[in-house]
Amino acid sequence: MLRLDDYLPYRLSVAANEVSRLVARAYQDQFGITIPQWRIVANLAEHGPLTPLEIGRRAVMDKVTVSRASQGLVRRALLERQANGRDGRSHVLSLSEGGKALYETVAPMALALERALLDQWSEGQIQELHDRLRQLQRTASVLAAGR
Amino acid sequence: MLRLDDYLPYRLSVAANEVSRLVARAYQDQFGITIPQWRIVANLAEHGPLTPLEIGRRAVMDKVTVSRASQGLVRRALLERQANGRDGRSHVLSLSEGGKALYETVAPMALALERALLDQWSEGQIQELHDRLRQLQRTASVLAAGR
DNA sequence: GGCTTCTGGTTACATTTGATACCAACCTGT
DNA sequence: ACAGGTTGGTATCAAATGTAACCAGAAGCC
Repeated sequence: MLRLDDYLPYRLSVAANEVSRLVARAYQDQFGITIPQWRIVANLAEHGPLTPLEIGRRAVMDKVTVSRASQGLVRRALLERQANGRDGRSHVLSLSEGGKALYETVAPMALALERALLDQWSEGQIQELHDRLRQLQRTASVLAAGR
Repeated sequence: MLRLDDYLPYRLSVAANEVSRLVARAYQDQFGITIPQWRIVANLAEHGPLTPLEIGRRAVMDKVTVSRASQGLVRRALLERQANGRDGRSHVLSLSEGGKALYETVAPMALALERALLDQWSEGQIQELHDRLRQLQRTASVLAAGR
């Protein structure tokens, strides 16, 4: 018998929606950036200059999303584009000074938000949730592929 | 230090996206219904006739979403609308014979999908994940409220 | 070298989604 | 009973998202 309340895809979707909504509003209201934009900035801050394709792979966004999000950032001079020597179609994105400053401002706030969400959770519980979510994601993508 | 890969809102969003995508395609391809529509059908099957407002409360959808989704279902004669005696603004939705039949077809498939996703998980793990997601959702909505 | 095929990235289009405005019916106080 | 405010539901508008078409450059093949 199916009970929607105990149906995992439903539970997952509702929880993720609520959390995303919270985070998105914080980024938007305080810094005027979207979640995809933030993901780009965070990836560049973590890993240095990357091509759009690499960013997409790392942050699980398709190339259209990356293209759109990066346009906004370039326009605001938070990102710089350099030609990609190896491949004339592509280019390399990196953080400008402003972009780095943005990252330095947003990151602590993002961490604080996460802490607020996970208040009173143990290290083990958090780790476990991460593992489960990762596993779920992998299983889903495998199932989606084989059809 | 922030690492996107270990950032919970990110993990959660990516996992939920992947799963939702999988489920939505299954519903869409095989039965031509969207997830909000399915949620309405499932709720009516579980709890009997309800008003749009009650459906929205139970399934965590805002009233606009419910309104739109139910229109499609009514058009396809999967749902029936009766006047609400108590309140002239409102109405009561219930499943037609066709709607019930749809539910009987979709429900097993939905459960099979869930089983495929949770293959090899223990009862306890599943239960725990549910609890954590519920908790996360509540915390997020509390945080969203107080701002 | 010239042809086809493939791939990174952008653009354009269609659909979904959310926020707001709106309408009608209800409720409250007087 | 009726004026002011609230609530259920729908319609409207703008923004976000996904899909498919598109374009250049790259790679493979003969």
